[in-house]
Amino acid sequence: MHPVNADHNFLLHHHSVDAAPRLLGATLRHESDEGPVTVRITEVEAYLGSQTSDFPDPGSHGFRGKTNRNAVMFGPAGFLYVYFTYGMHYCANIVCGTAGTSSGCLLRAGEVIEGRELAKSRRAAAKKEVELAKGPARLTQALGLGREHNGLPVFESPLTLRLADAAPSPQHLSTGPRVGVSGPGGGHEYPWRFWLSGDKTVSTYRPAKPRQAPAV
DNA sequence: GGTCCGATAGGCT
DNA sequence: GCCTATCGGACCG
Repeated sequence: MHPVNADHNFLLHHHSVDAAPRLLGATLRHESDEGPVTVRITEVEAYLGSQTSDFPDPGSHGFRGKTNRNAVMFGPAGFLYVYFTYGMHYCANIVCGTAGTSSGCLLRAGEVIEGRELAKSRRAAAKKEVELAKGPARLTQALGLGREHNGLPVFESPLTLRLADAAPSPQHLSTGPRVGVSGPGGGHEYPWRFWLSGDKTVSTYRPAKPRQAPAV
């Protein structure tokens, strides 16, 4: 596939774990009928998952192969994978890598830097400005993203993704285990989650709920 | 500040 | 049937 710009080219040639640091400090803009909202990304989580990846990743939606739901992740980089979860929330991933791999970065949190009033109206429950996009489902809500945005290109209207010029310096980059994934692939064995050190908009870490009570 | 829990629907075994 | 890449409100300190 022909890349539309340098950022697209970068995503096509890197899988999610390598692309994740360049998504920190990146901006994603969505211009809806209601107006534009832009989020500066402060926290992401990498997912690999398909059998074509270097590491097995049972935590990924793509781990068991391509289905109707996760098909977008198996396509080339530069598209949005939006899925519905917990019966009420949407989460968004930036698809990374080449077609045939199911590599993607879940957008976990960000800072609203354009369209604050619109974001606030979409996020009535948010008490403070840092809560507008603090969490993956909150971020999609602030941006006004839903089922209809699954599979849309992130470098074409109504979406505009701009990567950071460079990965954060080690001083500003933190990594850790996954949020909300239990069992193998939960990620204590690998740093899947990346965030900007000390940023107030990063979601508060909650360990995954164990599948069964720990043996005494 | 932390921690518990209900809501609610779709995917997958 | 069971689990989920979550959130927000209730409650406790």
